[in-house]
Amino acid sequence: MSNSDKSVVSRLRKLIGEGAYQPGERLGEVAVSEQLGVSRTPVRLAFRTLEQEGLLQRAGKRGFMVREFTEADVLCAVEVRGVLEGLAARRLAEQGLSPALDAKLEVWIQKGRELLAKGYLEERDVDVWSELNRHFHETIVGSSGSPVIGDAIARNNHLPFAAADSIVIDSEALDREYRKLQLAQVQHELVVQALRHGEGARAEMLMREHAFIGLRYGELFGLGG
Amino acid sequence: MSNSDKSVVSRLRKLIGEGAYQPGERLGEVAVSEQLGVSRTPVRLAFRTLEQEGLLQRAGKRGFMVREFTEADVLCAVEVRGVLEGLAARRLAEQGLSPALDAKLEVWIQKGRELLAKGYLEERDVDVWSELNRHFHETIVGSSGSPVIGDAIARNNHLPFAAADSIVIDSEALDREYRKLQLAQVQHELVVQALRHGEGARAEMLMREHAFIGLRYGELFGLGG
DNA sequence: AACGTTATGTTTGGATCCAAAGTAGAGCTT
DNA sequence: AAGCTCTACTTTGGATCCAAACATAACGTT
Repeated sequence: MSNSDKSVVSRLRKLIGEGAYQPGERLGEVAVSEQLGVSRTPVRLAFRTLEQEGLLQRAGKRGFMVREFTEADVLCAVEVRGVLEGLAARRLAEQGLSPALDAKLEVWIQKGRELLAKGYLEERDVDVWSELNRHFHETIVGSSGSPVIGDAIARNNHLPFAAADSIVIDSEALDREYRKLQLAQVQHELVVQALRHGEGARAEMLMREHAFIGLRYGELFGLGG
Repeated sequence: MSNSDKSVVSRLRKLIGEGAYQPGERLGEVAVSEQLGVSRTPVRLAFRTLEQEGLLQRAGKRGFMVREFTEADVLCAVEVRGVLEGLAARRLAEQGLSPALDAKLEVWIQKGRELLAKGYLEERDVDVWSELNRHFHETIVGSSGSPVIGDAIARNNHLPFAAADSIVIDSEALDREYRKLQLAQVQHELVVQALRHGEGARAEMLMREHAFIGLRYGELFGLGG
């Protein structure tokens, strides 16, 4: 995939994620190509990719439309990530944690501890957490013995609200986010503990529950969602 | 997607599934287009779709190659389908089975009973089972309240060995397959039973186990795999 | 006046052309 | 002889052209 081609896909992905197009809106190839300043060809290619990612949908026989997502879809996507990451964790626990992998996980656990040690959250900490969180999840998923689980998760994560690093949204209320991250850190540590003891079922369930943190834990701290 | 476009994707999917190309083999756009008797354009479009489906992989900076799957990948893909269908079943049990849905499931259960009632399997029964099995699974997955789970399963099923209807392979040994389908039928009935009683965890685990039937149950009947 | 048919315009799909990037091979230099 | 460089060829990506399908609107007929 050339630079431009990739950039058309990701630019469109970004535009859709930002809500630049109305859900259900039909996307014409010419309109989009003019908007992005390229010819129809890369747009046609991008549409096929985005269709597979689930962001676009066939609009009858005539082109594509922006897919709309309901509340239920969001919940489902998070649950899907939960069960898939849970599966990865269980397999990892069952096959046993190699010393190298153990050390690798410990790194991200340790970074999390350090980040939260000072007792509060700064603006720039958000990115640091997002990064270490991504690494933690990728390490577990990537070590499950086959790329198949990771691929399934990656495809699910194309739904913008489903990805694991969409936890922190509200950088205005850093004190509430701090408590959320504290809980996430505990969950990370418990997962590693379970993995070390070969507790497959426990690792799976912890990982599943962990998926909900970006979704329902707000209620715990007096938030809306 | 036009007829030809769709047909290029599915024709390629079929060719790859049949092993017409070696795993790891690079696919040139011109070579494939000549082989299929179309121009490069539909092939380029199809490659993007097949890449997202996981059948093709980027080969460095130069085009695509046929993805190769290991034993572990096959196992993983089956497990992925298991946890996803398990998730769908659990959600269904938790939200309660509507009378209409109950009746719909009963239809496929009944058809399964009828098929197996005569005590043995004929050649043509295989397709009948495949059909009712597909309907049964689709009904459960499609009723989980959001298309997200179904999409994830559909994407996973693009790996030819992962789909639920790849159960019956050996139409030479119909007596052994009969016993397998008998077991599958029991599992279907147990799933419906659990759904009716709102037993989410049980429905989930039954569905998960059911996924393995095409994979590991052969050993029970003195087969290889 | 309503329905059906036709004609025009819009949009997508397929083919081809051109440019750019990459690879391999040959020739030259050290 | 080995390594580097330059060149020629292969292959992909982007743009454009043409045809086919679909939708819409207008016109004619009943």
